[in-house]
Amino acid sequence: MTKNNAADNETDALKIRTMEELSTRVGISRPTLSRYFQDAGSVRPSTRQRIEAALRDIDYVPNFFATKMNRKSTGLIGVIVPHLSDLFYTSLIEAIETTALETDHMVITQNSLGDPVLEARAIQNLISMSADGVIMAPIGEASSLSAVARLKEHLPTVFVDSRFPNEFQDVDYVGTNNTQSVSLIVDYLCRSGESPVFLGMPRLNSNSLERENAYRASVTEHGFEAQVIAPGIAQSGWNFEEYGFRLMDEYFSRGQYVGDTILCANDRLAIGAIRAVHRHRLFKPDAGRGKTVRIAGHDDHPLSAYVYPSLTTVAQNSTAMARAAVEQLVDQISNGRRSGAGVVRRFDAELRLRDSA
Amino acid sequence: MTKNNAADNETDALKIRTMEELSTRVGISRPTLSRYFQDAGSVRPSTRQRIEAALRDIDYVPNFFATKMNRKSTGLIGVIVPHLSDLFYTSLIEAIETTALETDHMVITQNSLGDPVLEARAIQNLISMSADGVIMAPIGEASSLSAVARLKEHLPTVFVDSRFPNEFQDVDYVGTNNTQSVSLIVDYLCRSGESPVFLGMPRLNSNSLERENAYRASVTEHGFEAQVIAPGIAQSGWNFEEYGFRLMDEYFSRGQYVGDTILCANDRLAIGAIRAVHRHRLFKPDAGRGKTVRIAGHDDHPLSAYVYPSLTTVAQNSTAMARAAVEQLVDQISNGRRSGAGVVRRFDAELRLRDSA
DNA sequence: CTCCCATTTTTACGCGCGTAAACTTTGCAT
DNA sequence: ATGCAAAGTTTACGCGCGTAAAAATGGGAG
Repeated sequence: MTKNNAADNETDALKIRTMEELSTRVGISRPTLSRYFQDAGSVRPSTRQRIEAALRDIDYVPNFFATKMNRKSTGLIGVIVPHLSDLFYTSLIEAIETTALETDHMVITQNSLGDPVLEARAIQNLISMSADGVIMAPIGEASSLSAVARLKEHLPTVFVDSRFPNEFQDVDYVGTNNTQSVSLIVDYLCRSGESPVFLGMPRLNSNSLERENAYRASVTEHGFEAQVIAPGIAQSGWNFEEYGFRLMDEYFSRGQYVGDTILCANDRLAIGAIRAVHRHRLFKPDAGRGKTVRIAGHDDHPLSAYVYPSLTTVAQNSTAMARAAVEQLVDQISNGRRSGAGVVRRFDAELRLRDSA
Repeated sequence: MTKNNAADNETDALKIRTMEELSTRVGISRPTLSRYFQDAGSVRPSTRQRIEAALRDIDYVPNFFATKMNRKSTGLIGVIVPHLSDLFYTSLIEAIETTALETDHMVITQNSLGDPVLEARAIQNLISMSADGVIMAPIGEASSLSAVARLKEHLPTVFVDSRFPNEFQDVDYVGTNNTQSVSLIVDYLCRSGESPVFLGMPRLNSNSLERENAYRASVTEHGFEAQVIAPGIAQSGWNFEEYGFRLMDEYFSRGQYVGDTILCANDRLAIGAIRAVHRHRLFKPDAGRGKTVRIAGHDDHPLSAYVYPSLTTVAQNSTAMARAAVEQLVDQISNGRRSGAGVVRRFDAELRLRDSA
């Protein structure tokens, strides 16, 4: 097709485009071929060998659309994330893909780019593809409500990482146990030094408020006063590093805060905060307790171990979350939609003690 | 469908599932509806209004598979990447998605997870979907050859970021001008201090050797001797940070190298190398020329500006590369496949001077 | 009001394969 | 050999929509 077509013809003597052609070519009826392509083990071993022998020099693939057309299950799992340029989401996606591989599903990833309009379009696409189910990390804006409502009417849906605070309580949710994860790190910080100040993330999703509240509760329980820097500013975008740097730069400009401990709502904020720490020369690696600023994060971002100082944080179990999300989907698919409250599965985080606190 | 179905029925009086049903419901023939959904501007304004008015409370979406079935163009662009947990690839994907949005294409992203078997499956999927074209960042292993050969026989293909060194010279390629980018940073490093030692990346793709060769040529041209640490070890996986840390940790253990300059083949290696620098306490922020280790990278990874010290590097123009890749695809689609050598478009990189060198 | 062109409607077929039903062949135990 | 269940073949229909062709309708220019 590209160069001389004489060379091409030596192997693929005749171009097989449809299963019908394959049928006459191999000498096996189309229904049998159909069964073979859906489950190679469902045909007799001898005929399977005949088919596979022929397939070795035929170059035929069943048409994707035609195979999904007249079928109850498409074997497709949709995944919607707000961004790809965040290693937490990509970790989640890869874990979902790995899980889906085992259950023989294909995953269709849709990136909403933080835009509710594109999120709605992504939902539209997945509905029109009759996906078996959708795992969605919602942006969390109010303008998404109607689109998400349509989604859950049409397809089995599971929220992951984040959910809507008041709506869709009937939709399954898989996420981190923020109460546990935050109190875990607050406990550690309180015991090992000053009680932490909290750098909140923008109010982009449910984690923002949940973690902030968890901080308040935990630090109060330890007998300290909650102190929150930038309580979830609304419009701030997804550039967390820049956001964390900017706010902490201002913060440090207002005083010395030499012995402060800062707990960041996520690692990307912490990475930005660390940059501010260095700019104000507040990190003293060899100083004792109370002599250097301490930073802690949340999530265990893949690069947290490589920043300087390496980031003390709590690790979200994204593999378990991905697996659970797929499980909930499979459960909805096989057992049908339940009515009433959705299943909520929250996973505990683990402490990752490193050098920053 | 979830709760009481009395509430559901008030808006969607009758569930419209097919265009046929929509047709009788709205009172407009199916062929006209078909034209509307393919191009809303192709019907008379008055009928368009009638359709859209009806659509406001109907909740109908044309079936994805049926619409792609009997059509010359599917409007699908496939993207295959070796990994999602690398912000360079995700930047590229998001740029491609943004570009595709303008040309009204939908992008199907396939992650090969660094596995040639999965890469072959991804190719299979895209062929079976009759994608209009495929943008592929190949893993680069020999076992991929036959699958890629099939791909380029079936669909317009463009390699991006990396290509095969000896095969598929007839396939379009969009990448960074490694000769320019590397000599740019080598020039700077030579002029501002010691000539750089080179930390090569594993031989996972064509960039590995290209950048190493570019380093050798450039540093020799400056009258220095090329010195390469770990010349592209073959089997090493994609965990570049760990790889960079491990090798530089060993390297620094063998001596002091106080005034050394290390140029890393990419930023992720550099981030690992910086960790090794800190472990050996070789970074002295206030030391003068020749008194502290200097590190430089390549790519301008999104986090390069946030590590400490912030990473001096050269920025790949991933936006331009994404746009060019789509352009080449569109060109192949509309003008047909050309024979002979593929179009090669390489983009220059820009220096990003920061604190690490 | 008439004529004409642009839209729309009717009618019909096809895309490639899933799948059901009835029949025929195969393989293996008795 | 005989019998029977498993597997394969024939036949036929349907999925939801693209699309072509011919006929019917509409609206604006004259």
